[in-house]
Amino acid sequence: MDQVEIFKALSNKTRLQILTWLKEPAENFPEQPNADFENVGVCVGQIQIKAGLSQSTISEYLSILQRADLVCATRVGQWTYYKRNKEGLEKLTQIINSEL
Amino acid sequence: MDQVEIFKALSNKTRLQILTWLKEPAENFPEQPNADFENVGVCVGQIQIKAGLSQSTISEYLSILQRADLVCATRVGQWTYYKRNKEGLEKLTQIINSEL
DNA sequence: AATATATATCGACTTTTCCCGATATGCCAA
DNA sequence: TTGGCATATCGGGAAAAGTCGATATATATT
Repeated sequence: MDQVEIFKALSNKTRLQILTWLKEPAENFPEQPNADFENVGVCVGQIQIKAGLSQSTISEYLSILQRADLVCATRVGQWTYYKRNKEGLEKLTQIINSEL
Repeated sequence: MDQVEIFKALSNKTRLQILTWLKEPAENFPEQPNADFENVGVCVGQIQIKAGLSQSTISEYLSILQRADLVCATRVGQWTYYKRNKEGLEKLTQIINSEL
């Protein structure tokens, strides 16, 4: 993954917020009946409601974050759950500390 | 400084390169007769030559990086020298580690 | 004061990003 | 197998970023 793409993914207010929300799912989203926040994350619909942007925009934003290895997705039935990608975020810290 | 602006400043190939060059000025720029890399940094002209973009573009890029607290500038005579802003970069690492 | 040099700012044009509504796809239930 | 959700993808219009050349400003030299 290109470093520039990682920073581009982070250079949008809504996408940054999504990442902060996903750091503390239980504080930021209502209970999910069928899925555990820790295991699979939060479904697109909940993120969309919280962000207040259109469904298509949020779907796109999540895939931008995913391409940058900042979140990871799990499909369960008709839902896609997104959660923080710990490894990707650690790698980002390393890039900043070692290259910039 | 808004977090988004920091990431925007970093989401450009040339600006990222400038930061990596400024991490090791002696490896990336020719000797400067009148100024010490460690003290004041590298002058705009040298950065411009290395980047291969126009003078106006590089001047603008450096001020974007400065507004994001990623570099700091020192005017000495007719030259402006830019160097890495260690504190700003450390703050960025902290933001990522504590909020994302 | 006039000139030369380094950097900053301005105006313009092109490319990219933001964000939407409409539509397609995948999955489940009746 | 048809209908109903959840999500993804597509096409587009508006706003922002990328980049340039021209010009302005600041400083130094003569």
